[in-house]
Amino acid sequence: MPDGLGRPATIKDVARACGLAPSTVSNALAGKAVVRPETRALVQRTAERLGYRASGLARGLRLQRTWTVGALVADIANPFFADLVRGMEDRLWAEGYSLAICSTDYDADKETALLRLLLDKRLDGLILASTASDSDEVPRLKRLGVPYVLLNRRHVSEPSDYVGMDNAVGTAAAVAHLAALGHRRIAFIQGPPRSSAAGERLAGYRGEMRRRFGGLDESLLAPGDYAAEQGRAAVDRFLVLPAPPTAIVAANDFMALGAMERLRERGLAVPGDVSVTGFDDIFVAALPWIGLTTVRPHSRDLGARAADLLLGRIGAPTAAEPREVILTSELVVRGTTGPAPLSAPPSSRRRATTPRR
Amino acid sequence: MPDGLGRPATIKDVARACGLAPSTVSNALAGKAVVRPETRALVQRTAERLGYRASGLARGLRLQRTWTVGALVADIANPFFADLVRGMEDRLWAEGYSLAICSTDYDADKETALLRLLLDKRLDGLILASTASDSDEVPRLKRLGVPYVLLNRRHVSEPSDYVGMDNAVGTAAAVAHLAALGHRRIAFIQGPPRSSAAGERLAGYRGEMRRRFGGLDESLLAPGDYAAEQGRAAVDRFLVLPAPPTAIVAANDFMALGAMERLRERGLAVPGDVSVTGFDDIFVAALPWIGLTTVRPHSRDLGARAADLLLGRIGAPTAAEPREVILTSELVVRGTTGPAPLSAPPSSRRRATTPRR
DNA sequence: TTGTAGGCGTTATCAG
DNA sequence: CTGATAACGCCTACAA
Repeated sequence: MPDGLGRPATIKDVARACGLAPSTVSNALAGKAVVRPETRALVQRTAERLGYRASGLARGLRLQRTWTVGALVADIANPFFADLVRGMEDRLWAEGYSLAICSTDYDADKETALLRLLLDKRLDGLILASTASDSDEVPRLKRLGVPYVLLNRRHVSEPSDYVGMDNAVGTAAAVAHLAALGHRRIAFIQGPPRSSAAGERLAGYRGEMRRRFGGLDESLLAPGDYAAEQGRAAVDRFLVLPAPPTAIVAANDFMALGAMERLRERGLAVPGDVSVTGFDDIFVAALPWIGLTTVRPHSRDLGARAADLLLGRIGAPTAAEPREVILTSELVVRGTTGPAPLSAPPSSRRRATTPRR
Repeated sequence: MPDGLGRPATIKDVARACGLAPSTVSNALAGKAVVRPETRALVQRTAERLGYRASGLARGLRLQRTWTVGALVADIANPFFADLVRGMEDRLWAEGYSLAICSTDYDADKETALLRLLLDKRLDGLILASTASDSDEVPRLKRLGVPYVLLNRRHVSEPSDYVGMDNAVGTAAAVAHLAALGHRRIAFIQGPPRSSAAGERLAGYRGEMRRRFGGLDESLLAPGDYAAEQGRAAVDRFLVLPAPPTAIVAANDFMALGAMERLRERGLAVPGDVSVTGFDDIFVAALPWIGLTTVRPHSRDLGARAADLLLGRIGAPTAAEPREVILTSELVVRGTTGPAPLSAPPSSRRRATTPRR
């Protein structure tokens, strides 16, 4: 197994050691039927002995493939994105691909720069899980003919392969659940405005509020950017209203946690005084001390499906029509939601479910 | 702008459009002083117009560099590793490198296979944050001359670039803190036996116990693998002892959380009946409902320093001696530790600290 | 069944 | 200052 040379063995080294031509070695190692079995065996032994492994670089240049795909996420340190990535990774690894990841920090300029970096590398495809819904990069990729899949981010104008979830159904379910508990003043903490998923979550909330109550008090809408701090700020905002909400639906779990923290600091009980729901079901939500009622999106599956679509697109670059995969979510009811304080006195009722880990 | 051809523009396309030779284009774009300023300007304009970007593949083959490094972590969905990766990523991105990540799931075979995949790609270097301390892969990499850095995993025999933390100091501090609170029967939940970091954490615990109490009851040692489930199991194990521990030091936060869950299920109060400490300070630990006393390792810094070392090694492959960087940790005291129940009655005392997010 | 030649897209070297 | 040539390591027609 040692090399003996100061560099990785090349196909020429193997050829020389075997007394054969490089092309024969190539054919033998590729399992082509043309080479005689004994020759193949010799080649394989020799390659093994020299520790020969074909250079992905050279092969990539020749074949115009890298067997690497790139993933752009907002922040790999956010468990939701980490789960997405984990899903992609498993699927890609099974197909012999590796995965280059980049965190954009929701920064469009950084995203553009990262995209350029990745494109220069001539990756086989890209999964975009952080792109703004109106980004110019998406049409550009399309024009360049680079295979890509949008993950949980829909583009306003460019029809694309897309994997997402029923965001609107998720928030609607949260609202319905709260309404069934007697809540009427249900507030919403939004996600980043340029994210299509955040838009859908808002739309689900709006739709269900309209259906149930015939309308919506716009003061119950707080801006947010998925960071916990915005959840805290939203609470401060809500509590100065003439009629504060009795329930808060947050567009993601982090903001829900932030809101809960702030409510607690302000001396309000959850769910006694205010019910709270989140979105994403990051593992924290399931911890018994938290028990956050939230919408579970099956993040790993989302990542895996995105990888699936991308692999398909790499196989048939321009051919097929854009495909869409929408996974269903489910409302996981835990302990942060309870009866509305006006229709029923604050209770300490808890519907604990089995923790996920 | 657009390409017009069905493929990325090549240096030849630019050369042709300019009426120059490819080598001149190359020199012009590389900013070499030999080309006349007007020529350079023409080339730059044309390259821009054609949307030319040098192929990393071809350049990599020629230069024998890929400007990509690989990172092997146990599980990117684990916040500790995600933080490490985030630290690497930021540092590498600043230097124009991209990062390929792989989760090994603590599986040696998978790790070997992933390593092979990455080596075939001829990456510029590797950061190993999941490798067992006795893995054969490390000497192999050394022999191959592939730049690599071990992160939080020391190898038993192969001197290597290494970035780690004072694991032993961390657990020792936890024990000291508990001892100061009057605890004497302090149990320990171990990490995976083949991880050097886990070994150091155990050693720190052992050392401090010996120093303080002159010895150690081996029944206070539970096996673990960093998964929450092992924390639960450890509690079951401890509670059947004739003299159960009044405090538990876990080798990571997940196991600490698992232990806390189980204690709670068994009707024991934390810290009233049993104090618990963790290790890693994942963001969950800082949530006010949890308030886990734990050791903070500055994960992102660890990742960043590993990237630093690797970049240095890539610059001077064999030259320099192996370097070591050890970052200090700090004990973050929160609400899961309190006075020992025998020396003082269980109290509801809480030392809440400011939440990190 | 095996060998030869050419080219994937770059850049370094050296000649003009 | 610019251009021709070779080479990085591999695969694939096609020739022998």
